[in-house]
Amino acid sequence: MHGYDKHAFEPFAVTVDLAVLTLRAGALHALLVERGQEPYAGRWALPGGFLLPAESAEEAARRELAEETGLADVTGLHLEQLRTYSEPGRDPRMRVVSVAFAALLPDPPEPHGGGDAAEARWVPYDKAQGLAFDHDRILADARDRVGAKLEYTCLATAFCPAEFTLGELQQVYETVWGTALDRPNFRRKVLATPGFVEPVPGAARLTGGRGKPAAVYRAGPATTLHPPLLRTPREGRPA
Amino acid sequence: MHGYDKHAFEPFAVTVDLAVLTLRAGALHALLVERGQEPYAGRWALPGGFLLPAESAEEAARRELAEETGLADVTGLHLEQLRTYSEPGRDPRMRVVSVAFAALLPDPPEPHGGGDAAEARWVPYDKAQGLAFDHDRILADARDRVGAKLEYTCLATAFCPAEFTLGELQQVYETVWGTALDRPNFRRKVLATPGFVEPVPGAARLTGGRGKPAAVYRAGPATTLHPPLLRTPREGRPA
DNA sequence: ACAAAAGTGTTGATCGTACACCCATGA
DNA sequence: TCATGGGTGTACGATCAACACTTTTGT
Repeated sequence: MHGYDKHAFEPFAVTVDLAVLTLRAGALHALLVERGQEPYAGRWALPGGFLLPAESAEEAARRELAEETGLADVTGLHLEQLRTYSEPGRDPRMRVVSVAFAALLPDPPEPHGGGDAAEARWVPYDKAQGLAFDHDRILADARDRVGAKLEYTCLATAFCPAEFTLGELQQVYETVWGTALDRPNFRRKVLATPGFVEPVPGAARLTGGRGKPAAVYRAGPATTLHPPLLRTPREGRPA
Repeated sequence: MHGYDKHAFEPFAVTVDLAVLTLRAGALHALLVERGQEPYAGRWALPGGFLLPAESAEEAARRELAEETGLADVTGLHLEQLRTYSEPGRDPRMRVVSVAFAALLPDPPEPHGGGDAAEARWVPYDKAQGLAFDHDRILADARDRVGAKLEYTCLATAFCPAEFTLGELQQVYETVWGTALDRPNFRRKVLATPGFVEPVPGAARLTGGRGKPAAVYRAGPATTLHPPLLRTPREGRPA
């Protein structure tokens, strides 16, 4: 128990894996990289990499995120630790313990395939299967977690740009959950939650080319939703 | 990213830390061990230890749990991964990445201080402060997580023995949340959730020495609570 | 004028809370 | 028979889902 005999423990490699999620064209997408080396050469995988000696897993995740997306400033982005995957056989070559994160982006830039990755690309969530290692499972866990957290936290704004309309916010819910929501009721629930969104005075934006311009909102200071916005089994077309 | 140059990564020690929680005499308790070596010799800490070469973090956690509690069978106990703590300075001697778990026990046995720990003891949650390393924070995170999961999962039964009364189940909520609940309404909510609890036919038990014998229930197959059992700010004596 | 998208109003059903009340047991 | 804890009934208020309706823009 925390003894310090240098030989009492096995050295492990520690990595971070990132499930980078965003919404493009009304569908959930994940950022994938094509592996250049064995094992799994040519297969798609989640971006990630080794921890550097002086950084925490959170810092490593943010560094990798910046490298993979090419974003200059990733400080504001939502980064959430999912869980740690440590099964002995998860990497065929050596013992690797991986701390997995979910990252949520608005309005994604084209990834610039830098770093060691052969190529990086946004892939629709439904087509992101057959990934290397246990990344299928990590990605599924990320989606489950994000879907659940939409219910009782203000996480949805992390998928939106700094200023957004309530219609755009509703599309986040509809896309991630795959259900349709009633617009009047959604609006009331969101506005009834103090600190979820704040109006941007005087601003208005046309969303679909036609129709009444929508009021513009910013994310508010609240982090939790009371009462929660529950997923109801009302089937509907997913946006 | 997942390159295999053996020198491209820094070796880390990987440990598990356990926040073992239980209810004794109407109060939340945590299992703590007294450290025998530097650093933090003589201080109290969460039980834990290094991963063995061939086991996952979950397996290591269950092994440590069995060692510390002296329980013969820990297979049925609820073990939940909290998060991973990886800040570079969290251990003064070396780089240690620790996967933290919360474990929930019913009816705790006296710990038998085995293993490397000088002594192991159940400590009331409110008095468990000044722990070694960042264990104060891990323990607080464990309590927060458990309290939150009581709202929307069937986790409460993990604090109860195999057969329990609804009054005992209600005490779990009241103790962890520190609020009083309305008994008739609690009963209805629990019974209205399919699969939360199942009646044990014909069984009844006296709880307080006096009063009507209570019907006995078992944990059901359900894992999530729909609708959730929300914490209301109705102040009341904490059981 | 029409379509499309935002926003408001209203109503009936459901749910939750608070509380009164009855039941079974030990002292 | 009283205290104690288990269990049932009920009524009022809050909340929510559903849908009708108005407003503002582009074509």
